[in-house]
Amino acid sequence: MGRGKIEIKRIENANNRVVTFSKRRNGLVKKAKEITVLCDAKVALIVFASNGKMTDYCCPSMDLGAMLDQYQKLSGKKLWDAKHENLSNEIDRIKKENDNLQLELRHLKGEDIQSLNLKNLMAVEHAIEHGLDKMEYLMTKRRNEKMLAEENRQLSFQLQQQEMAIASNARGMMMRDHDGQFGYRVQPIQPNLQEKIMSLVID
Amino acid sequence: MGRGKIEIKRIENANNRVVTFSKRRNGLVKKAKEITVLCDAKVALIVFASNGKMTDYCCPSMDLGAMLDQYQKLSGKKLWDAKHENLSNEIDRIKKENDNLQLELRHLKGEDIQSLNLKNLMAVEHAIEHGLDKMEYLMTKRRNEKMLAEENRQLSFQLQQQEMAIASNARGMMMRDHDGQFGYRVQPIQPNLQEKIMSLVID
DNA sequence: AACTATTTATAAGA
DNA sequence: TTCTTATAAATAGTT
Repeated sequence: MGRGKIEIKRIENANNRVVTFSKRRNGLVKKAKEITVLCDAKVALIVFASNGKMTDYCCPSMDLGAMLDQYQKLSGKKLWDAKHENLSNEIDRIKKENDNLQLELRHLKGEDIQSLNLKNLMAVEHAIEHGLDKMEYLMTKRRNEKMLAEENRQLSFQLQQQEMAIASNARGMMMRDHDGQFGYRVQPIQPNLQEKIMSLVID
Repeated sequence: MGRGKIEIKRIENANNRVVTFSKRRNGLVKKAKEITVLCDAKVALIVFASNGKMTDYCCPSMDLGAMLDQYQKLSGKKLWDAKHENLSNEIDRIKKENDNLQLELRHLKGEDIQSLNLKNLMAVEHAIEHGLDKMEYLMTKRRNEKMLAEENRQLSFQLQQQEMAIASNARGMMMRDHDGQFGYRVQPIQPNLQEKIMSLVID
């Protein structure tokens, strides 16, 4: 349909190709619209020019998403179902993991344990007892740290008191012993308490 | 283009409509193929007849999935991305829940408890102790059930022995007392043992 | 982007 | 559906 007949093969002249594309693309969209109206048809059309520019048409009675859903149903081909399936599988996997965690948690809390056999029951009990030990240990350690801190505070206070006493002594006499050391020395209060506590603080 | 000019509006005659659909659909696909070849274009075309039957064409150089990916990029419209997003959100939600469960589990097992404050630490400890109680209770109960079953077995055995003794007695004498009862009665062995155990079995 | 000679598509009829 | 054919519509090459 034109001044001359053409073969249906790639148009080598780039300019002609672009012009022809433009004309035929318009024709194609027009015909798509016409069949939609004339025949109650549903049509979806996507066209990319070789330069990447896109044109699309979709009948007004159905959106492209719905068209493609239908396409997948009727053709059996998968467009996004494959991706969907992956995500769905992932969800199932995590949910299952979740259920297992929930159950384990319930077991540790002593719930739903009727179904456990002796071996599993003892394993859970062992886990619980071990947890309890660790917990007691931590709490004891924290108590001791608190005591240590308090002890520290007291020692610091006493040290300060002694230093003040020395200072006031020195102001009065400025006396030194033969090797230049102060005559007074600071002695720890309850010198073996820290030692006893420290054995608990190692972790 | 035909014997007469037609208006572009729905063809009321159903037969004509179907025939015209068939002709024009072929024409549309043909033109889609032609523009593909002539102009290096990429074309995807889906047509549904009013009876639901589907026809599709996709250029050989790109599959429909790729065409639609490109469509989404260039148009900004979402076809399946919305559905994907929902699923992804669901996954994130469950993963977070999972993490919480994992952490709670670790806490009950006495792991990662450094970060807990005293209040939480005590709550976890309480949960553990409660779980331990339930567990001990269940194990005791099962032990008792086992004992009961054993006791039962013994009682049944003894009962059988007595019945056999009675039977052999009766065979020898066929003696009855004045109100028609057998002279021998079955007495339970250790009659108060079951009572003692049963108090543990109620749950 | 128009024009127009020609090809192509197709409406109506069989 | 398919074939036929008169006619409408599309478009290739030109301006």
